[in-house]
Amino acid sequence: MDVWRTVELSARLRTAGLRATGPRLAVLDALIRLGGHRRADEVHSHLTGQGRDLARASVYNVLRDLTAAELALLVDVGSGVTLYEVGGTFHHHFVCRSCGSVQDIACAVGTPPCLRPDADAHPGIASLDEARIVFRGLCSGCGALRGSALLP
Amino acid sequence: MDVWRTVELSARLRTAGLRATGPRLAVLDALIRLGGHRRADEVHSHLTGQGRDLARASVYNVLRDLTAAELALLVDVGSGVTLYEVGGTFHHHFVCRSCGSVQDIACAVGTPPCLRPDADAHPGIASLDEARIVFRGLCSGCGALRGSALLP
DNA sequence: GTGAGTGCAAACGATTTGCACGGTG
DNA sequence: CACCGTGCAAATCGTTTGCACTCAC
Repeated sequence: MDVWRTVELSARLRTAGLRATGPRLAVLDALIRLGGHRRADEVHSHLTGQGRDLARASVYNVLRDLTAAELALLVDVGSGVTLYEVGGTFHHHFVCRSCGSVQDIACAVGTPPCLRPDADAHPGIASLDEARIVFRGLCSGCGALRGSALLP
Repeated sequence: MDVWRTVELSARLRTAGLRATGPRLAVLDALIRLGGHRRADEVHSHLTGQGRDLARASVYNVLRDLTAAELALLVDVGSGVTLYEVGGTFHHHFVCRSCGSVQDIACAVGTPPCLRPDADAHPGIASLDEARIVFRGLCSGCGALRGSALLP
């Protein structure tokens, strides 16, 4: 990894209150390089594939720490696996019913008024700070296949 | 279980295209009686607690079948466990950040226009048929505790 | 009677944890 | 140099699967 990149990523880690260690730099770098939504072991095999030798458990632990420090974002679309992405702007997700691929969906900041539950109707809720939305449907790739009768 | 209830639940199963077997009746009955959002092993221990002796694997299989037949609804709020509830009206969910409890949130049918992603902005999406929303915040119980400084 | 459903145990994959060591601040 | 973070392996947890048997239809 580039020296300047190391410096920059180290700074990011320290700013977030985390020590800049080898595995953390490696995982953060991998997350950024890979882009999109990645599983823990995807990150792990990417790194081992690069010659970097680190324990799978460390990848899990590092990802947990990065998430807690808000340097990474945890994405759970209900597929049974936890995905991670580099923390950036807040957005929602689209999951293809057919192939399971995940796409980001831009969204307005905050919870749209038309969505915010009526407080009076839900006395069981004291405060509400987030709405995660997962859309489901067909991605363009699978839609095309289905259209051409290659899929049921 | 009441004879009439057995008859009624059996009918529900057959209407959905499923054979009315003992385990299926038991699980469906338990789901209805327990109410709310339940984990597979919660259903299992409820039944074994009642003297009903069935395999844990069967509960999982039955729940999968009930879900496929739309007699039950699968709820995944990103906690790592899969919850089930008796299928009724479509709704969203609220998860307490503190205690993890889940509440139903009534919602308008379909995807509100303010939420529907702009097709032009997302060429990767062919079609979209569902939006699952998970709200996060504090439930009234935990909110009260926090207010009284019993929690950080 | 026939095939769908079940029970059981064992496999499974993702994730976490305990403990001794090594590196960072 | 004190402690946080790591590596390793093993444990854990929820869930699925293979196979023989049984029961609903």
